[in-house]
Amino acid sequence: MKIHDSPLARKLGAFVALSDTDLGVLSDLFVRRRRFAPQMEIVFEGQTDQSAFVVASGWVCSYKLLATGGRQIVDFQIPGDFLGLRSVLFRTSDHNIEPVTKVEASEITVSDLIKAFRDSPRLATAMLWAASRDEAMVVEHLVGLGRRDAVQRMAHFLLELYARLRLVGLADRKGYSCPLTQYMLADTLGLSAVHVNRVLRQLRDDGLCTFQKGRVVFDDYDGLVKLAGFDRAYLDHEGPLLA
Amino acid sequence: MKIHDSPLARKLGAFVALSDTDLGVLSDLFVRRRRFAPQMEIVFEGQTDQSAFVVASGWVCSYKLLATGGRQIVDFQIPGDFLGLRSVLFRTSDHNIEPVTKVEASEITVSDLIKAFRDSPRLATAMLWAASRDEAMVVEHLVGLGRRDAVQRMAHFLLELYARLRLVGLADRKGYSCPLTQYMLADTLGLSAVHVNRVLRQLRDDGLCTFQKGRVVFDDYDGLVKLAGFDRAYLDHEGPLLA
DNA sequence: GATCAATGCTGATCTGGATCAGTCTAAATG
DNA sequence: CATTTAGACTGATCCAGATCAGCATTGATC
Repeated sequence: MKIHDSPLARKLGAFVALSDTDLGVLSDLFVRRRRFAPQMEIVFEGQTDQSAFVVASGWVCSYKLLATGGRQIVDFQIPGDFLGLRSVLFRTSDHNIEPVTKVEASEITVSDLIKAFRDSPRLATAMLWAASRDEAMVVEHLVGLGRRDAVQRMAHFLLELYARLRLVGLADRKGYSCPLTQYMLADTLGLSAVHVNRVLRQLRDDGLCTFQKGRVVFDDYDGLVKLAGFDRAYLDHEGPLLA
Repeated sequence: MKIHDSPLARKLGAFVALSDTDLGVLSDLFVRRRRFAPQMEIVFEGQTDQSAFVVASGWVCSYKLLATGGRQIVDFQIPGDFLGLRSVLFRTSDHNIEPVTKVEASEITVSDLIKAFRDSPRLATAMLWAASRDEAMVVEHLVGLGRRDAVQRMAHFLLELYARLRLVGLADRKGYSCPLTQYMLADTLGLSAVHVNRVLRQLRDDGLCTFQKGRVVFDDYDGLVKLAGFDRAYLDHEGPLLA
């Protein structure tokens, strides 16, 4: 796959118009490709040559475990998203990262990243923008857990995923395919798996959206947006914000 | 107040041992001091000369409002914390920032900050560490909203505040003074104000912790830590991590 | 010093979502 | 091909926390 068609280039290109030079710098970033199987924990701790990754294909999730046995999924990473970038720059990351599906990811070293930032300011801008969007999504997630009911939470989550996937060309007009189980949705939305099932049925019965057999289809996109109180602005846009 | 005694210097010094030179660079950062009255929204939007602040005294909160009228407080900023740093570096910030009490804050321009990073790598490291801790706290907040019950949430929140305040010298062995109303606690913890009141009473009756008349006192610190499932590691430490 | 707005506090009632205890199906495994 | 196992799905019951409807106290404002 040419760099122009990579999920990361598509995503960054949506924020900032990138020249061939910028794309060249971007493509030089990727050292080597690695594969991860589902549930095979991606652990950075203790590694001396810590490095970050960009997801090329597959889905990843980051979560925290509680002493009481519960699990809270903080975020998912889809193609074009960075993996463990923060864990490298800083030393935090007491949270776990594990693949949801088979995952291919390109390794990036911090020094290469810094070099790329120097060589292509536009690339740097685009990446900061992307990071800022990720940040905003975590906050939005927090707001949902605190102040939205189960149905709104689910609706918002499915819409957000849609916007993200469309940005990297992994969704069509009608919807997208989604490898998440109802248990994962539960641990994401702070619900029980049982209730997730009921919420999905309700959305289906109300003719808003159908999530079955690994595929999410929007039956009434506008209705769903309204129900979720979804802010289209921060994810919906066509053409680069910075030309 | 000398820079050595400022909350920010105390906080950063807890992460990285700073020389007098580092502290000098730090003190040069502050352009001018500004005051904000409670509920007088601190808005950065539309300003051409956007700048960030460091809180010198007082408490600030950042929150999001929902279409349905609800409010979710994302985080509080206490002395030594950055204000609107992200809103300046990127252009996000659809969330609101407003003082809880009277606030004094020192202005910082982005260019000065970048200069300081160049002049003092140790300072840069300390600031990234601090930023990383803030990041971790938001994630911890998210986890709490998703997977902890009301009492654990409250206990965790009060303990986290304690650790933060102690770091900047605003808490003593027994507890700290806290200007937050029960309504604010409710909007932070995703609860109703009524339930916040009951949870506080329960903590008091159980001999764990007393929050009355603007003061939080720990009656059984270890018991509270255990109840909250509080991870002392990421906030509790004495002496710089990086000497 | 009367009034009013915030804030703390309380009992009674209601409900969204958890929990328990399953069934059903399809895909993986021996 | 029989048997696990993971995941989707369901009904019955329970409970944590919301909501409603107040009262009490304090401090600010006229």
